[in-house]
Amino acid sequence: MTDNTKYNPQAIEPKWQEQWEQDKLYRAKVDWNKPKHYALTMLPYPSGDLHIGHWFAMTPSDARARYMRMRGFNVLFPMGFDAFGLPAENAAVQRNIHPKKWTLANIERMRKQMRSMGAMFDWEREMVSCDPDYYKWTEWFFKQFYQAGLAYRSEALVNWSPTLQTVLANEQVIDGKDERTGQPVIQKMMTQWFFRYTRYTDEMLNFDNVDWPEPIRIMQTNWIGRSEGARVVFKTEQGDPLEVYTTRPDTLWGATFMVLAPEHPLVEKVTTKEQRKAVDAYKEQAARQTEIERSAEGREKTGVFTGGYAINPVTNTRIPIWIADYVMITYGTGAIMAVPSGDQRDFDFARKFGLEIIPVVQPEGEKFDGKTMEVAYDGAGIMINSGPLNGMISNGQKGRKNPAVDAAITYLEERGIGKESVNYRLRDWLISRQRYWGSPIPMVEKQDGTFEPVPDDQLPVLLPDDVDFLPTGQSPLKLHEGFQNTVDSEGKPAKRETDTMDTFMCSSWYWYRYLSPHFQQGPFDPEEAAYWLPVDVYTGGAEHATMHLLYARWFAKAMRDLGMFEEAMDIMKAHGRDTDSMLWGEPMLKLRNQGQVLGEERDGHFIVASGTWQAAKLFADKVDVIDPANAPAKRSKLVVGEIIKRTENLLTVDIGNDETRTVEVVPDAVITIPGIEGPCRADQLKHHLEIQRMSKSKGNVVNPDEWVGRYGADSVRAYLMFGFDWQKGGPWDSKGIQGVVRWVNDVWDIVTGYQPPASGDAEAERNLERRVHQTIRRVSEGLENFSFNTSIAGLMGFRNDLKDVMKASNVGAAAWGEAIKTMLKMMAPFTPHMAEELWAQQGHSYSVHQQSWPEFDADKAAEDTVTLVIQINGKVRDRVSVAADIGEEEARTTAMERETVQKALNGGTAKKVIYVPARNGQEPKVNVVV
RNA sequence: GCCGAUGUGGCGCAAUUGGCUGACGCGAUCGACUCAAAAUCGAUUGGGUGCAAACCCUUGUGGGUUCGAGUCCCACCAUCGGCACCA
Repeated sequence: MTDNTKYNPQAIEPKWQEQWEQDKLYRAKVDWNKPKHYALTMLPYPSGDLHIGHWFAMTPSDARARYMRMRGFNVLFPMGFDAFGLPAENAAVQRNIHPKKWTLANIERMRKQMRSMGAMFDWEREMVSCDPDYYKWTEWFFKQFYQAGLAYRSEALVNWSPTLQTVLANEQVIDGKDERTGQPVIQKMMTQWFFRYTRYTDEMLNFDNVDWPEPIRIMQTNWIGRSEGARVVFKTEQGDPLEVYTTRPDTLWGATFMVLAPEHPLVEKVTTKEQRKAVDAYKEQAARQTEIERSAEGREKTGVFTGGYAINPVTNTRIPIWIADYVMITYGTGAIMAVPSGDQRDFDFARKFGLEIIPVVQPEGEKFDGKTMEVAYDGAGIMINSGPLNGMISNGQKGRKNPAVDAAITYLEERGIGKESVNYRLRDWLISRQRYWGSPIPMVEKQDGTFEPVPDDQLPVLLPDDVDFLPTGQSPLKLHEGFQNTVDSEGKPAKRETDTMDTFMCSSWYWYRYLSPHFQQGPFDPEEAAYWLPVDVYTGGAEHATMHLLYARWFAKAMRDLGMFEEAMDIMKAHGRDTDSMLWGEPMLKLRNQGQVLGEERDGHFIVASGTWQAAKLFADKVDVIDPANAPAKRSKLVVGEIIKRTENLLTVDIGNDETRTVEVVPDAVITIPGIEGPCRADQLKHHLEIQRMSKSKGNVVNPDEWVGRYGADSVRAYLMFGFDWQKGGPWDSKGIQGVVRWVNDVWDIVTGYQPPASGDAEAERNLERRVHQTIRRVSEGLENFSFNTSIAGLMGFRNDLKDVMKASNVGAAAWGEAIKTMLKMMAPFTPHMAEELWAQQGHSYSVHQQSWPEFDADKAAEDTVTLVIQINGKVRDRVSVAADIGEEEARTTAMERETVQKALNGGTAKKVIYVPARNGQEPKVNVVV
């Protein structure tokens, strides 16, 4: 027989989940009479199993959404799946499962797991990005952008495996080799589809209308990387114009050579016969490196002279043209003028290859000489060796604010050899992927090589299911005749585009689809959009700072400019709502990022192994796991220490003093592990786990289902919110969860197992009321600020107060009941099932989640007395309890009269007495400076 | 390499605008209950000196600003996230 009076989450949680679903408690419907709140949390990729990281991201977001709902908002909190992507294709190649089957099975599984969270997701709004109903509109967006001139075709570098004849993702390339086969990978130019991401650079630099974390804004700002300077046209000796971008046109007179990216189109033409071989070899070598490797500033400069020359347009001198991998084809014009005296990279390059260095900016009091300079100088100074600019000030500032830059630009523009220019680090968005499992690009290539979009009534272009996966990873669409062969608008044979879209494209508009996932006339229903948009708060990982979150903003701006929100805005206006937030083109008004839950640290088994030695390796036929305290003193021929790594039967053992030994456990070895009966297997030996990201291969993955099974979803939710700084994350601690388990059980026992007296002591009741309101303040503030841990700490503190009250038994039933009622409402966002169960048991009307949030009353929270903190020279030396409404004069007098202060003054007078008034619940302070 | 963040007891963390460092927990130690263990309950718990009162030290390191610094400034160290085809 089970004890019905004990907290039993396994019975309560499924019961309420079912009830809520039946009652459509979380169905979010448009209601113009209520203020709306669109709470969005990043949708998961269906990798297979719901991870503790998903819980960490989603359940606190859910708690906050629930809080907003109790605050009176009509809350939309949807969920879906970002279902296209590489892992599904890898599964197909490696395990012969169709990506669709694999993905849909994973989604099914994760949906079930997600229900156990007890989150208020409105499942009727679910979207799945690999569903044709969804990607029809992803394709439609592509087409809209194409027709508006926001999509175009151009060349870009890709990771190309010559052996596999396929394109690889960055994550598939390790140290310039394919991670699967170890075959070399090169950088190759291919024609691909792009979005004019750079169209909105300046607008995306503006964050005036959003509440986003400062670090994210800084990262996006740097990612966009606006710089002011000039474009200058040099000429090669053959007469070809060679344009460069520079932020320092004032230093043009010091440009003693040029450097082109190895991929630059003019390289071919300027290279002389003598240099051809060296140039080709260098190009090949550069193609083997990624951009990150190439841009590492500290590394030795490499490069090759092309044999060609250009003319410096201001000095008319002949300067050599080199190629070097520190110049990127993707930035600026892919060519630079090198001013070694002013740029450290150019300086290093010049020194290495014996190129001329001409100082052009010289700080006052210095005398630079190109032959003796030791480092480049990029600070402020006076112009020298610069013809018309000589004697001018270069003040170190960017753009026209710098007089020398200003004069240089004017000079260039007057002569038509250059012009002022703003450059961005941001590149256009390459959306083509040479993969199968993605949204098709709805374009066909006509016989003449031009492209035209697929007509709307033929959307979506469906991904064919009958495809073959080659072990090379080549896109099956390339081999699928039936998919490729089609006709153009004139009925002539044409070829379908076989590239698919970047999955970031799918995730750049999903929150619009949630509004009306089954809407047929467009990507979203304007009626729904008018009410719910924009997203009020978006939660997710900070790792999306520069990509997803920037794409999302681009989409919103492009959609606005293509008039996609016009209808919704008309409806908004009709309801008297301001449309400014739509005109900003900002998809999410508030953004907050959570950190990551890392794996738990675990000690490895401490072992004594014996056997035979062979080439510094012990082949052990006996391994005993022991307590380190009992380690044998004599260790010759033995290996004694903690297992830090185990691969199959191969152990790496830490024997102390930073030394390790390798032990191979022979097949029939005798292994004993305390607590495990009989002979053990080598794979039962545990190795040390460090705190690091969870991954299957490291064996440190925390499975939420297991913990839900043990303690219930409410405890797992509460622990994730209590045990971490949400914005920071941290290692999982399987012991730490005990704290919330005890709390939840305590609350259960307090609410169900105590009979208060009919009437109580007035002062005790006043004290309880005070604590109730102090708790309301703490819990509310925590939820507002995403400091879930302090909210729960407040509730735990309140639990402690209630236990004290129970012991004293001096609070009457009415006051007690009121306190319990308020507490249950406050617990509802964190432990929704238990709060609902206890709410029902207390006889209150269903549902606790439809109650309004308790109102905070500052008067009721106020203390009668406070501690006056007395400092001497800033150090706390004394405390005294005083009335809470103590004034400044009285506080000063009280402090000065204290013995501690008198002693410190030692008959003298204080130099200064500083009074710090009480504010925001802090104590007043007096600091006496002796 | 570049961009961004973080660093406080044995551990997770808290500290609102520059104003009592360590709330709330985990763990640990001692005690109660128990034949015993678990659970639960009570007490202690940053380090040091001291019988005690009390005093000194302590927020990654080194400087600085201030009556007062975990918080602001400068330099450095360590760790984590991102770097455009992972999502």
